[in-house]
Amino acid sequence: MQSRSPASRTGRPRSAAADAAILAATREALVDLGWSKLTLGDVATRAGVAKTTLYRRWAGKNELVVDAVAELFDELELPDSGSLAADIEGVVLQFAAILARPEAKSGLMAVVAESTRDEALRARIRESVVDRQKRLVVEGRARAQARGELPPEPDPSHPARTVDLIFDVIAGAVVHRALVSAEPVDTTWARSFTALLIDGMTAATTHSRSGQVAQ
Amino acid sequence: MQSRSPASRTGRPRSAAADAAILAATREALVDLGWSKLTLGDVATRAGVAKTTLYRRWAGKNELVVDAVAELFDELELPDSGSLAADIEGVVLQFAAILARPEAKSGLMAVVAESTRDEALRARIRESVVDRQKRLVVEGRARAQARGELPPEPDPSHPARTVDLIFDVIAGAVVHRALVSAEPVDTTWARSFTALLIDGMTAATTHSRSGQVAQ
DNA sequence: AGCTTTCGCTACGAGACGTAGCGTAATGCC
DNA sequence: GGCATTACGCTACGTCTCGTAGCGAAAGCT
Repeated sequence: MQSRSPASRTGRPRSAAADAAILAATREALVDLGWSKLTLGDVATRAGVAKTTLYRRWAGKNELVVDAVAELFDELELPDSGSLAADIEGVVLQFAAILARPEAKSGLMAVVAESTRDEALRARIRESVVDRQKRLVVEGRARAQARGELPPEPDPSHPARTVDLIFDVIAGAVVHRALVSAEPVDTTWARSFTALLIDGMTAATTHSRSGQVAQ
Repeated sequence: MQSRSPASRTGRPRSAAADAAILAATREALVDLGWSKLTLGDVATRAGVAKTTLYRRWAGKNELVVDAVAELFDELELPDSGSLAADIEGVVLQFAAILARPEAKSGLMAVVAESTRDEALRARIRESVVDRQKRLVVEGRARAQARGELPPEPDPSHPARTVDLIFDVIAGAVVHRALVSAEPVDTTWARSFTALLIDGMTAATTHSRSGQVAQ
């Protein structure tokens, strides 16, 4: 949502139902029309609100779709399956399942593309999509460390570095496989990828290989 | 380019200079305006051709931008640096350098987004961008195998599986780091990522076929 | 020459954009 | 209850881009 003025205590309040209807209509339109052919007028009609109402709440198509898509990724959960491998595999498959939905893939990449020229939009994406899901990496990592599957803290000076790296690798690989290569992210692929990732994480921290292994 | 009718041997030939001018103008417009505000009329003006000429050669904005962006990625080369780690690191940095250019990041993600609803467009992207660069993985892998850094053939039944996996991981991670996380792909990051990837590749192949690491 | 295809130019209807203006509806405050 | 304030629905508008059609001229081939 946009910054609802906090001092706004008087006057008619904004309809929360309208917000939900608009976001749902946006996702519906993404399925039917895709990003490029999606028009705000059409979304307004689907939601049963006036076009002007839409413009009063969102600055434009970009912001609207970010909010509509962001809700999809809140479904993600870290399944406590007892092992790091199973945890990662589970998240990868969940993530892929969301990306398989047309409203997600059609909208997400488009706003990411737009965000390359719009700093505010990119911040919005990071806040409402990316950083929210980074918790999965942090939590899965903590669990693995508690189980002894990963060493406690490989680099105390930059604890966030490793998390960011892992996140970019997981999210990047799944997105690339699903949307660019356009091949299925099935159990077979998820297992291969998970094996690769875990071996990379453990080996890099256990045995000191050729020279300095950056972390 | 589009399918130039092969039986077209008579009549005035198409100007090759116009093709180059149009593609250059497209990249220029991507820098100045970005994907969403780029119009074909503007590109035509910049290229010094009529708008109708543009429509005679490309079906629309999507196809035009794919061709304009594809040329950028042909610069990629595999630096024979003597070690697998250095090879990967070099390619990652080259790839990141291209992605840092506004005409690349603004255009590439947009056409990928569009390709989620356009099968023909996705095929075009794969042909002219993705699959062309997959050679880097194949070649780097062969070199590493010749050096003994990687075992000969981990999975003879599906030789392309591993290459595809590696490619998705590399390309996906770099793109995600550069465009979504929007943090620099510098030497530090490239080195961390390379270490993670190599350890994952070597370990994954060793304990699947009980050989020892060539080290 | 004659034939064929491309090119530049102009013009056009269609559709989406984003905004303005108006009257009405829903709340909080006195 | 009445009043101020804000949100809402609706209509209408100028502006822009789209993609195409039609024309005459240019540039190649045989």
